[in-house]
Amino acid sequence: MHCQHRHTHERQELAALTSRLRREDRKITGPRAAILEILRHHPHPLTNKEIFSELPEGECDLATIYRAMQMLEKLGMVQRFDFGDGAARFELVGEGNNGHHHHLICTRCASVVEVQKCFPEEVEREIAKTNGFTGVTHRLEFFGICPDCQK
Amino acid sequence: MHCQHRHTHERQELAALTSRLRREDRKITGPRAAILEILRHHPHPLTNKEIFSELPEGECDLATIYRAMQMLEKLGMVQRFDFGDGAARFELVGEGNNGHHHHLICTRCASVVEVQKCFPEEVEREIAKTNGFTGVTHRLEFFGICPDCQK
DNA sequence: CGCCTTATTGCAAAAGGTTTGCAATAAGAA
DNA sequence: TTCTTATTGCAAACCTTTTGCAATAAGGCG
Repeated sequence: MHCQHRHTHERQELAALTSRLRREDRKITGPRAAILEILRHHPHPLTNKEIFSELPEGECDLATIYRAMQMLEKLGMVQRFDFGDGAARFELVGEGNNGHHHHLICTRCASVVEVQKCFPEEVEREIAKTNGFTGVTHRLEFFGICPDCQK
Repeated sequence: MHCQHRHTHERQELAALTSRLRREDRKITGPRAAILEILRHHPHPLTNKEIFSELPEGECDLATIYRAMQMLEKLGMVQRFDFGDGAARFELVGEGNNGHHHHLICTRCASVVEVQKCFPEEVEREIAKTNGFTGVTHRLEFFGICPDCQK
């Protein structure tokens, strides 16, 4: 059930996030709340450094962000992405969602579009079976030149 | 000892590689020949450090390998892969081949199987078109537990 | 064959991104 | 409020990769 105004909606989401932490016996600290706030307001995967620079001056140490993201990833609250530029990126994952999806990234300006298409399940199953692997997933990202950069 | 047939075959391949370098006005140096030898004998993507440790003691500096791989990649003689563990991997590419393919990697023991299946072209084209991107490619790797590690 | 030019190398330092040890701090429980 | 213990900040360490620079050696030319 969604509420009418945006503010309330956001509040609920943060509450949902913190309660999820509490459920896992994690403390709700200033830095963690601030990080979750940033993530909630950003629809795209963010690097730790990007999160850091969004944070108010001195709000939290970079190392703390690294530790927080590791924990959030372990709890499944955040999904890690790798755009191949050497920096991990993270996106908040809704509860009961595994966060699996892909992106289309501009190789000129680094803009990012979310992609809903996925690798065909039956082909993946076939690959797993052929090679005797179990628990097979994949990492998939698309790269190209965005409309703006074509001009 | 290897049979003569195979030996000849290997020699030819190395000659093909060096002639390709020569064609591009690159010098055939000791380190480069040694690196190509290593790559030729390894069917799987290797990290620079792995190449380095395959090399006879003092044969070549790590920095030289990094520079060589950059050059070989630019010439299209080598294909870069990213298994998400923070180290780039490289595989030799046959001439007239773009080297595009994927892998299935065991998350326990890191063993690697080459995968010939690829993301469906028409879906990729659709993704490109929908978002107005041009020159779209993808990076795709599969992860799971290999037969040995299931035991 | 030996010289010359210039690409290439080795070495050491630097540049990212990420992790970690440790003492100080602060959340949450009692 | 006090107590316990997870969490933080800070600085140092780690890893992969890049880079500056002087020394070296490939390949072209005479």
